[in-house]
Amino acid sequence: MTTENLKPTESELEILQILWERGDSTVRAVHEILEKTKDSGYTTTLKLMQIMHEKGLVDRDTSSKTHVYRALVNQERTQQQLVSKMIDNVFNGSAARLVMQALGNHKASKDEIDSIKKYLDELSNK
Amino acid sequence: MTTENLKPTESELEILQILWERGDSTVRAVHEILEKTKDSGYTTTLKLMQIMHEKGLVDRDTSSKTHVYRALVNQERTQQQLVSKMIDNVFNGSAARLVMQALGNHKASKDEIDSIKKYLDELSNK
DNA sequence: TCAAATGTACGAATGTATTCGTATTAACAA
DNA sequence: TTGTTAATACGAATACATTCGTACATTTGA
Repeated sequence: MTTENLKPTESELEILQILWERGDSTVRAVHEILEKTKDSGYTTTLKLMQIMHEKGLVDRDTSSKTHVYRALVNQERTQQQLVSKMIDNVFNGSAARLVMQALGNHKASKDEIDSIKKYLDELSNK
Repeated sequence: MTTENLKPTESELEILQILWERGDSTVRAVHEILEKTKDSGYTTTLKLMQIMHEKGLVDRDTSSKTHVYRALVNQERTQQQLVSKMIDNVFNGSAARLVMQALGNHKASKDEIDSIKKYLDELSNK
């Protein structure tokens, strides 16, 4: 059993996002990215990442003074969790409705739509 | 401008869900549904709905002793908001990725998949 | 070498969501 | 009429997330 009942908070998700994209990162590196869109201080980011460590969302290498953090939770699994929850919570269990809202709203590009169609065909042919 | 910047909390969403499905409802009615899946008390539900009223998420008819609540925020718009946020927050802005996660995960039925395809075709032909 | 810069640890303040207890009021039935 | 039941109002406790200040340790470069 992988210990992944852990629902990341909003802020934690932002940080995970960065770790997933960039790979293992220092607090400083994460903070510099967050700074672009938020205006909280460095120690706030630090504290958050420490809390994430306590919760088991991330691990860290403390062998040198400047610690290096890495995501312990899997991106896809976390996305699954959150999407599932939203389907139940917001769309009464209908994945199809969520999909249509997502597309109707967000103006997916033609390429995106094509790749979704391809994906759907694969789903059908099983 | 419709005053709808209001992000409902988790609990508030559960209640909105019920109001959207059932239509206007008393606290008692809402609570009896919530009880099936949660174990918080009646006054908790009451308080939540009062707060939602303060926030402008619901309106209520207080002409008789037992008040009747109705959702003030639009279901579709609220869904849009939440989906948009999730796309940005969790899927780095890619609606397509969310869609695939949603489908891969939730085992949509053949009918659902077909209706999604139809929807996509309409989107393409514009 | 040693002071400035950079890092971590951590307590504490603040904010917001959730929960419940209790007081009070209104409806209703015996 | 009157007491039991069902409702609202609301303060307050609790929980959790976010934020920051400050103390302390390590690194580094002049």
